[in-house]
Amino acid sequence: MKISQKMIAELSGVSRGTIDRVLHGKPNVKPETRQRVLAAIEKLKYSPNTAGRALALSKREYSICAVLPDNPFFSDVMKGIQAALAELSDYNISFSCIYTNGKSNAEIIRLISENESNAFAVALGDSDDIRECIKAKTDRGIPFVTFNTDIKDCGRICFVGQDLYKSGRIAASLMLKMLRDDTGRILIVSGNSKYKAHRERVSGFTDALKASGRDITVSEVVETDDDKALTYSRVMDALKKHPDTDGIYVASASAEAFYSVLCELGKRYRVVVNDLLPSVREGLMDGTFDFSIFQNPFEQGYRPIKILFNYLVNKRLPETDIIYTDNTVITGEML
Amino acid sequence: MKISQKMIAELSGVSRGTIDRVLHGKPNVKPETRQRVLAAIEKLKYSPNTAGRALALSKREYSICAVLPDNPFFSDVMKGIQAALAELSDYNISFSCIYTNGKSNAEIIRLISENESNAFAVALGDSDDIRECIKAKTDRGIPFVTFNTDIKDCGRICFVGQDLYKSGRIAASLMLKMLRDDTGRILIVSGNSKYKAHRERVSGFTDALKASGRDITVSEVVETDDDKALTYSRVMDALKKHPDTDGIYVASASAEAFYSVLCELGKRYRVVVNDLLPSVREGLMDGTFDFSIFQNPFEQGYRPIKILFNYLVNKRLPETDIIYTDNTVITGEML
DNA sequence: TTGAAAGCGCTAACAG
DNA sequence: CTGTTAGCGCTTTCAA
Repeated sequence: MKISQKMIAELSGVSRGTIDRVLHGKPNVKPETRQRVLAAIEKLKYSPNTAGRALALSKREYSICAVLPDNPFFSDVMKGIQAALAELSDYNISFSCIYTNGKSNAEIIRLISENESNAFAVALGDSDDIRECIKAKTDRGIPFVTFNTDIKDCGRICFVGQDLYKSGRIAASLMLKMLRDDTGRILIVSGNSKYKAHRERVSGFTDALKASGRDITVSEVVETDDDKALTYSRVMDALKKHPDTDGIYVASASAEAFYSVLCELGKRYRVVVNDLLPSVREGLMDGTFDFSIFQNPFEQGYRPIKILFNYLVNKRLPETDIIYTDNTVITGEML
Repeated sequence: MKISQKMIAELSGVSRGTIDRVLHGKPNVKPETRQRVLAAIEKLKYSPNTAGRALALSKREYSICAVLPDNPFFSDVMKGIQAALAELSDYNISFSCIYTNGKSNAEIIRLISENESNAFAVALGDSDDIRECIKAKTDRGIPFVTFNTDIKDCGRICFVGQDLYKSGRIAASLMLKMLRDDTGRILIVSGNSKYKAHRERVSGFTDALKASGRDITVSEVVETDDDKALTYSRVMDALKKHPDTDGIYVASASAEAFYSVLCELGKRYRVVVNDLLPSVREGLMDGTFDFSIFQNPFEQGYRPIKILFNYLVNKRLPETDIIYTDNTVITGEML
C-alpha cells in the first residue's frame, strides 16, 4: 500500500496541512511537531505521489527560455528539448527560444536581458560580456544551465555536454586500432584552435597517441575555421604536402566540407570524424569515413530542461554540476 | 492554456461524464452527441492530463511478472525494470519475479501458469512447451512481452532485444577496419550453434566478411557451450592449430573464460566481443579486447515494463512488434 | 442515454 | 503555530 500524506498525518496526530509544511520546509511549525512528523515520514517510508503534486501545481506558471543556434546539429538538440517539455505537459510551462544565428553578442545579451523567463538553458561561447549578462540573472536567483559549451563563473547550476578531451582520446584509440603497423602519419583537421572545444579534442587525441608509445605522429593540424572553401583548399594542400598520410582525424564539425574533398580525391584514408550530420552519415555508409564519435545532441536538449524543471518545481540541484553526455562510436554498419 | 475535459464539455454542451465515455469508447452515448464531442476535441486539440488520470486510476490494481535468469547480465536488465517501475510509482502496480536458474521448463511452466499477474515480461528459450504455456495466457487476453530472446507464435504483443544478425555485421565491420592488409584469418568463438542467437551473430559476421570482397576468411568456428573448461581447451587447441590467426570474434557470452585464455597466451590478436561483464571491461581496458558490442540490458528491462503498462492502462500497443535495442560499440578508452 | 458528484494525493488560502 | 477546505483533471458510481 502506497503511503500518503494523510497516513502520516494520522500517525503523527496532526493535520495534512502541517505535513505539507514539514515536507517543504515551510515556516510556522513547532520544532517538536516537526520532529514528530519527520519521524512518521521516516517510519512509513513516505514518498510523494507525483501525480497528486503535478495536479495541485498545475495552475502555477513557469517559463523556460532556450538560447541556441539554429542549424542541423541543434535541431536534434531541439528535439530533446521538445521531448522534455512534452513529458512535462501536465505543468503549465511556457517555452521561448532565442536563436543566435547571425546575431552579435550585444544583441543576444539584449534579448536575454529582456526575456522574463524563470529559467534559461543556453549554448553560447564563453566570453566576458555574456558571462556578465548571465551573472546579472543568476544573482537574482534565476537558474541557468549551459549546454554543449560551458561558461565559467557565471553562476550556472550545471553544464550538460560532451567530454571533449575524452572524445579526442577515443578518436585516437580508434585510429590506433586501425593502424596495424607500428608506424603511421596522421593529419588533424580542426576548426579553429582559438576555440577551447577544438583544442580539447585535439589535445585528447594527441595525448592518447603519445601514450600508445608507437611511432604514430601528427604531421599537421589543419585549421579550417569551419568554412567550406577553406576546408577544401587547406585540406587539399595538406594532403599533397604529406603524401604519406595514413589517417585523418576531423576534430571540428566541418566534416561536411571535408567529405567532398575526400570524394574528389578518391584516395582512401583511415578517417575518424564527429557527429552525425547528413554527409557524415553518407560518408560512413559509403566507407569514406570509418568512425564517427557521436555526442548525443538529443540528450543535450533533454537534460537541461529536466534539470531546470527540477530546480524550479522541486528546488533540487543535479547531483553534479557537470553532466557529460555519452560519447558513442558509430560505424557505417550501424546506420 | 491547456485544454481540459471540462472545456470540451462546455463547448459541446454535455457533461464531463459523457466526455469520458467518448474518449474511452465506452457504450451508452448517442452517435450524434459522440460526433459533437469528437468535433470539440478536434477543434480544441485536447490532450489528456496524465497527472489527473494517474490520480483517478491510482486505486486500480495492476500486477506484472518478470521471468528471467538471475545472473550479472540480467541484473542490469533488472535495473531497467526497477527504473520503469519507479517511474510508474503513482500507479498501484505489484511486481513479481520468477528466476529461471536451475529450473526445468516444466517447473517454469508451472510457476508461470500459477502466477495470476495481469501481464508478463519473459526472457525464455523458444520451445514448444513454453510456447503453449504462454499461449494459454495470451489467449485469455493477458499481455506478454518477450525480451532478450524472442518466442514465435505465442501471442506476445512484442519483442524487445538485440538485432543479433546486425550485431554480427557490426563486429565484422570492426574487424575489417582493424585488418589493414587485404588478407586475414579469423577465429570465431561461439557458444553453441544449436542456439539461434549464436547462429545469427555468426552468420551476420560471416556474411559481412564475404560482402567485403577481401581475402579475409574464417578458419574455424569453435563451440564452447558457454562452459569455462571447454572454452579454455578448445580455444587453446584452435589457436595452436591456426597459428596464422589475426582476429577473433567471440559471438557468445563466454568472453569471461575466453579472457583468461588470452591472458595466459600473451599473444595479441584483434578481438571483438559482446556485452560488458566485468572481465570484458577488464579486457577492454588492458587492451586484450579491442571492441565490445553492447546490447543495452537496461533498455531490455525498461522497455517491456513500459509497454505492458501502456497496454494495461491505456490499451495501447507499441508501434512495432519488434523493438531492437541499440547496438553500441565500446572501446577501452570509453570506460 | 446522460448528468451530478465523490474522490484520488497534493498544495494553498484562509480561519482560528 | 495548526486545522480546515477548496480545487487541480480525471474516472467512476449512482441517479435520473
